[in-house]
Amino acid sequence: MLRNSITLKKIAIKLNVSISTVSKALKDSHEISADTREKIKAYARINGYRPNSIALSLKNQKTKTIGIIIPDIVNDTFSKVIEGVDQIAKKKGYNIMISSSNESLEKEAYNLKTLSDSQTDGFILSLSKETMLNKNYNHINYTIKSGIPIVLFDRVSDDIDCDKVIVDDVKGAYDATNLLIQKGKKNILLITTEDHIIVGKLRTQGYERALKNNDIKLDQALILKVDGDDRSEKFFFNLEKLILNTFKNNSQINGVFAVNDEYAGIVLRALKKLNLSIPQDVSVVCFTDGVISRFSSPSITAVRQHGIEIGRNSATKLIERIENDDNHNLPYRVDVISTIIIEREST
Amino acid sequence: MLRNSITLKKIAIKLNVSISTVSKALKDSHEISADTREKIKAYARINGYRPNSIALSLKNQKTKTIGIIIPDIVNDTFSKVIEGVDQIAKKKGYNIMISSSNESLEKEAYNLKTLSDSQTDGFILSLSKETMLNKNYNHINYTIKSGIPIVLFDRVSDDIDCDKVIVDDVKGAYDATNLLIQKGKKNILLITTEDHIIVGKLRTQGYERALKNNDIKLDQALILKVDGDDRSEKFFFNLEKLILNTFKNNSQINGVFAVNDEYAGIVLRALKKLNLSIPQDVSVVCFTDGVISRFSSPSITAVRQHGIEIGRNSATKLIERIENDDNHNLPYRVDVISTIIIEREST
DNA sequence: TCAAATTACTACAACGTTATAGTTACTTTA
DNA sequence: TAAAGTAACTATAACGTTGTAGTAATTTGA
Repeated sequence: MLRNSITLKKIAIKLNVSISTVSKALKDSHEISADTREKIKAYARINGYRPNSIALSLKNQKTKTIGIIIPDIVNDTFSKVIEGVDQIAKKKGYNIMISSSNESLEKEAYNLKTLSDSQTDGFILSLSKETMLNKNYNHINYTIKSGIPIVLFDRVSDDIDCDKVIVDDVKGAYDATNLLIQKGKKNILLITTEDHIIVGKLRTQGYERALKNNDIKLDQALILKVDGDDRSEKFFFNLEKLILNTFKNNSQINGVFAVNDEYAGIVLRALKKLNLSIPQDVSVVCFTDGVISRFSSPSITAVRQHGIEIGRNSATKLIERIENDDNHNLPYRVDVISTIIIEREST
Repeated sequence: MLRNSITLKKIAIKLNVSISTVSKALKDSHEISADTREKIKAYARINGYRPNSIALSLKNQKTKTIGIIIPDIVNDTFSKVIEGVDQIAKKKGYNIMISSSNESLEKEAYNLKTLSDSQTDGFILSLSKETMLNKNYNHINYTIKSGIPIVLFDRVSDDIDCDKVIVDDVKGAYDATNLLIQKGKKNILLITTEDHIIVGKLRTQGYERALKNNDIKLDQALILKVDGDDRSEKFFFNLEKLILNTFKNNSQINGVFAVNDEYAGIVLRALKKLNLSIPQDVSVVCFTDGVISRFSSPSITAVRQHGIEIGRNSATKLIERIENDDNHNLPYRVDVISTIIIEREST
């Protein structure tokens, strides 16, 4: 906070006019004579007057700030969403406040509460795993009901009535699986999370649907459901062993679809140990087009979610609702950001 | 903003007391009788009264908000710093505002200006490439002089007088290069950026120092200086070709030190094409312990910068200065966060 | 020539909060 | 029994802004 910042009052005293006069002059009001106007504007310019936005927020009951609450900050996909929100926010004169829920329901609710205390005009939020697991959406529904708009993205819920921006996980997974099948790989290993992680569940559905549409029998032995919450070194070490074993017991596998790029990275490691060549022996596709997909060897064909677009779309929607005076009459919209497959060396 | 939010005034009217009474009762002032106090507190509790933080900010001339301005949001290292800042900020009751400078001087200055308009009590900032290139720090020095504390991290400058949190890039690079030498790899290819990117320059110095200390002659042919600003697909494709060529012309190379994990990822790709095995034929080490280092095959030995610690340290320093009434008398401190080497399969 | 209109300002309230300075009414104290 | 003290409140100003309403002084019009 500028200690020696200049205010309307200080200008008024200095120039021997009233505060109102200064305020109006700076707004080019015709109520103020050209002479006075110029004098005031010149003084303000020279002294670097900038309106105090806290005072404006209090007066206007608008903070021009939007809050983002995400489960994890250190995450490529979420970072891209923030980037997208930042782009739109900047353009529309909004600032963004960030807070991480750390996949915890309690922290998510706490952040929502504290940031709601007149600090933000609205929220962009992706549900924490714990929130989804407990299906406890009271904090969110309460916030919406009290008049603060929320846009949910990616991890959403049908039990919350609000604007949403989602990725068509089923279709993305379907396309990815289908690509493998088109390349002649019909024995496809799926590496996914347990069902309580909704995106894992949906991507599994896409996989299953692709097999069905191509008359390929579903083989439960080729579906590895792992603990989606664990991202420790040990977990990935065990995952590698699990993959190795699966390949040993199912030598017919010639394709792998992983629901995220971390799992795909581990797959590559396992395949290397098995001396299987990619994509000749086994083709690999994954969801999430992040740095792992781009920089691994071979680079991995991936389903790109357009995180930046998700962020831009969410921000646009939110700001529209914030600035629409009777936003309660605006029907809630759900936008599906379509995915595309970025083909790389692994297929 | 809560439309129907409850204020002291509303409580006062409802309970037929003055606003002052309500304010004092909620603060457990002994000036208010136990009876009235309880009545007011009960009413406030039931109606979910929460003080309006904008009004408090205006009154106290403190926003309890810190601004983070970073060159790039979608970046593992910066994300970790944000995470660290978030941890400390939450603990001390601060919120964080985020803005990306996109490596642009103009945007950096703009963000600093708008967020300074009474929205933030202080800043945590890492210089954009353009800012460093132009050596234009007016916006930053101006902000500091006007009383808003700034903590610089990672990309800092001697021309700015403020608290700083840095990584010992020279030592990290020295250690990394030294590790290769200890493993018997004395012909080490360095992949670095041009000198105007300070961290690239410092890491190059560490490489050179390690060679010198081990009486290894510096071979300019083994130093690739690439355009650190370019991160396009095409650039990395060309980088791969450049690396391939360098290996063809310098068959003695048996170690590689890359100043970031992206370059290291490309190195792995090139080595694979050359049919060189890692770490037997060539060992690889890089700066930046991100997802690429962890998930590539083989996993890459990396210099970990402790981004979270950088964030925690910066936030602690900043908040200390914000809350210290005469922070001008506090001498500026520079903390060096030491790096460690995470050994993996590539060495 | 005097009411009406216009010009160029100022005063005030409000946004929500808190600290300081009153103001009652009642209770001590000498 | 009157001065002093205390308990339990209320009023006011201030943080920085803006919009509405008000007020002089001057100019216009018939």
